[in-house]
Amino acid sequence: MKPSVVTIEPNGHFCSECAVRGAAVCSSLNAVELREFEHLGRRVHFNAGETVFSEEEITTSFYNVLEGVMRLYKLLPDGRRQIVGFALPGDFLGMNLSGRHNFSADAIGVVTVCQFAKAPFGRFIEDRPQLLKRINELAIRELSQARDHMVLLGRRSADEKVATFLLGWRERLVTLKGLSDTVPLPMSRQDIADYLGLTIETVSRTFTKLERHGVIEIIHGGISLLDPARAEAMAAA
Amino acid sequence: MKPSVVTIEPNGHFCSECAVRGAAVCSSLNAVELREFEHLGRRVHFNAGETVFSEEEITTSFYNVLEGVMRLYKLLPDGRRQIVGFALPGDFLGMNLSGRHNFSADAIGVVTVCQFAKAPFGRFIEDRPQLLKRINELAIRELSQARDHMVLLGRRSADEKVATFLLGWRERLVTLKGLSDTVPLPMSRQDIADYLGLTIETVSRTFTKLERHGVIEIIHGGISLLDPARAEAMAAA
DNA sequence: TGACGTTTTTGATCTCGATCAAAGACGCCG
DNA sequence: CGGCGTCTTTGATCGAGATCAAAAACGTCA
Repeated sequence: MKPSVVTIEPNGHFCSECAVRGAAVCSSLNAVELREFEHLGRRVHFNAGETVFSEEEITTSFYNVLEGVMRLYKLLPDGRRQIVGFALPGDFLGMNLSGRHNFSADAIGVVTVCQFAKAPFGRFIEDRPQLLKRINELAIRELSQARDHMVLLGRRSADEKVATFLLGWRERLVTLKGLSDTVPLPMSRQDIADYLGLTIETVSRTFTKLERHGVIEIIHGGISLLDPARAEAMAAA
Repeated sequence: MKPSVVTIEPNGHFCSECAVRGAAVCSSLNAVELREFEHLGRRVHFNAGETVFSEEEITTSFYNVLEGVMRLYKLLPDGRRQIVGFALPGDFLGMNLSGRHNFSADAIGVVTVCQFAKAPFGRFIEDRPQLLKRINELAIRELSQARDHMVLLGRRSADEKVATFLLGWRERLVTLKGLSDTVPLPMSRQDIADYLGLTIETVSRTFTKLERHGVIEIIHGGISLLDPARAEAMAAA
């Protein structure tokens, strides 16, 4: 939303001790390659609400999310918004044809990314097919998620959408931080609504309904999943 | 829908004279590679309604569509269906992680595909990074289309959905067969509904409405686009 | 602490698209 | 040509979720 007033760290970081070392694109590189790779990326910080890149911008960089959460979205000319995904640490952004991102990305809360200039990154990939293969894997996984989300948007009820979202979000955090029934929700109700193809009121009402039925408890900055089994049942239809 | 009673042509086809030579994955191969590639694929025919592969099946093949139209879809346990796309000649199917297709594919009308066994195809790619790069390009293009479709499913009205679909479908046929205001629609109204996240009745009513307003004419097996500008305006909102 | 802007929740009402129902239109085969 | 199954269109009604409106909760900063 605000103009990007970013902080670029001069340097002094090492891929080998990077938090997302195992999960990200770089997992396909060996120790020697990693040393070289190190010089390509810069750590960049964004504050809450800042835009990392936007839809019609020419792509000049790729991004690897290191910490924080981002919302990825597209806008219609009249302002309607569809959030196409949330990015978490380890996610890789910026792949595109046509030289333009085809979605925008905002920081939700504080975000750190590892930014790569397009050209040198492209050259680095050139003779490292296993890195390309890794990127391909990530693209295919995203494609699969995108198709799942189409089913949700096109064919599921509001209750199913919300239950599916909560379980899916929890699942992502599980692989990131380990299992917990406390599910932080850093994004706003409006973000959730725009992700699920609903209005903010419907999301809010559905949360309250889930709480009344003892499925969740609404806590500060998130929810607590009291009855995962019932949530699962609601999500499956 | 029916069990796959397919016809496999013994052989006698050449990539170099293939109809989709320019558009498909194989566009990244030179003449020498193409000769080798030829031995990997088999032409396989499917009749209307036959299933080429389905969702939970282990992937054993990749497919290159040569002629005809396919519907790609996912089913919910209770039978609700979301069509995630239509495949046309030149489209490449079968990329996946986890070893399973994550959607099903039926022939709409008669279909011919070029089928590749997974293992030899994988080996062939191994030392041809430009083929991998081409596959990556296709995946990224699909991802972009998937995100556009999410916007449609989550944030557009029935009128907008139908208008957007007609224009988008026409656009795809343009790149395949050249420009024409006559737009064949080989898929059923139910297919269109399941693609747009609507019911068959709403699709039918919207078609009639567009016809009443002089935007289209409903003809046998398709529509005729009488007023592209107005259709465009409806699609953009 | 309290005033103010923002976000979330709750309530009342409306509407678009779904559902239910039936009539046409079309294709296929005897 | 006529009978039958399937697909499409049209009509009548319903309801999930949107919209409009206001209250409540929360965060921030003087």
